[in-house]
Amino acid sequence: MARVSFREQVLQVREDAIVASVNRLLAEKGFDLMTVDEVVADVGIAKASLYKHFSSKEELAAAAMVRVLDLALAEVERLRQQPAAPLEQLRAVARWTMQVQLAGEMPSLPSQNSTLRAALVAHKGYMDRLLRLSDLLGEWIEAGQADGSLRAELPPEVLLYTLFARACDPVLGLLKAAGQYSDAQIIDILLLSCFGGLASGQEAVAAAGTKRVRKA
Amino acid sequence: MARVSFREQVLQVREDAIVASVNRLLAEKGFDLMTVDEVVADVGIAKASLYKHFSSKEELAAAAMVRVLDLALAEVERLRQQPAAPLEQLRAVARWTMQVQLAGEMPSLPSQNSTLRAALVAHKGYMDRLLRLSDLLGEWIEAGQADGSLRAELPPEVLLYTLFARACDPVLGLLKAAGQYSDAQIIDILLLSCFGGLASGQEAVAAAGTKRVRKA
DNA sequence: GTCTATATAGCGATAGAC
DNA sequence: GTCTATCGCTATATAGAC
Repeated sequence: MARVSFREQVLQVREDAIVASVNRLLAEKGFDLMTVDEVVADVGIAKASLYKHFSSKEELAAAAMVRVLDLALAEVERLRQQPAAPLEQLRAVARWTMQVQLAGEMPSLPSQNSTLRAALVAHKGYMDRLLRLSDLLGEWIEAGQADGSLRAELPPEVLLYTLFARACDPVLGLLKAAGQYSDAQIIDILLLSCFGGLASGQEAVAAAGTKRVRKA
Repeated sequence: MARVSFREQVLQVREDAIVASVNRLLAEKGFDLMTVDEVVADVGIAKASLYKHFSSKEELAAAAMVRVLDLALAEVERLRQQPAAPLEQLRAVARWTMQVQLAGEMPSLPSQNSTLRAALVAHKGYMDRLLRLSDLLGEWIEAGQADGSLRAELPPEVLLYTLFARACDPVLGLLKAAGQYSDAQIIDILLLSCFGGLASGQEAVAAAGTKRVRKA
């Protein structure tokens, strides 16, 4: 490992503080409502200093996403150490994302902001991690569909997209705001509705049978 | 019914055009990225004219939400005419919301924007319709849980919140963008994953049995 | 009520001294 | 690299003539 000077360490610590603030503000207010002034006020530095580290607001968001993707990848790697059924692994990942969300540390980016999207797809560090995470989850998804524990009628990408979407599902925030459930209860509820569906067992299967393609 | 002058009709038509534009722009870009300048450019009027009809950007969003809530209420009333099982009624409502979403006419408001939220809860027309719709859906939810077609383990509010959330689920946009599924296929896929869950039948029931409350 | 023109404010980003 | 001070732009909202 290359030796890093004390000065570089200080800079690294400052960057970590910036990204941590951005992460929290993204989780709290979202990208569009988060202002760079808030970030620098939270970190306690001048705006110009921040722009020496990150060249744009989009770069800030990308850094926060890289951070959370690294955490997710670490969690997935940890789960891979302990053998379990694919469905259980995916459920554990979903549980982890909900815990992060409950902790107020899940940055949620608007899918509609095109300039942000462009910056993200152009960001190599972000895309690498996103694709790697998708690959790892994809293995479990395929295995789960092969062993019959996951619905084979659903395209694998749908399962993947749904897991990502549930990582920032607004239903969690509504339940949290309602205030009548513990964090553990919220997670159990959301895991059940996500993997088990809203309908009860027999009805759900019947629903799959009555599936019908109609012209839109 | 009170007689309305020709002049009032013209104004009403103009307001309808404004709300229709707002509705489409909200569905396309979201509240934060939608600008009033875009709205007036789309309608073809001056900005000051728009502000004679609506006193703020939040009022515009509220008007669009009132419009779509009226459409939803009309759809629910229509469904109530033709008797069907509660689960099927809710599935039909969810299908309808997805069709609106696919048509690019589902305004999605950010749950994080506090000033917008404050304006909405203070908006009587919006709140009345929202509560009425919640009540109507709540009847079906309770009936479905009573007859065993909907999961009784899930609190009724969770079912309600989930239906609202799926009305603007980003997964639909991702599938649409992927371009390899027809609109009808997308709807069938999302209905199955929403009501049936990601796991296949037996596994989902087993998951409910292994539910456990842990400290967060 | 509708228009043109403008007020006002907040934002992302930068200049330049140190 | 960090700071203060500011630019340049865009946004919401309004004034005032017609």
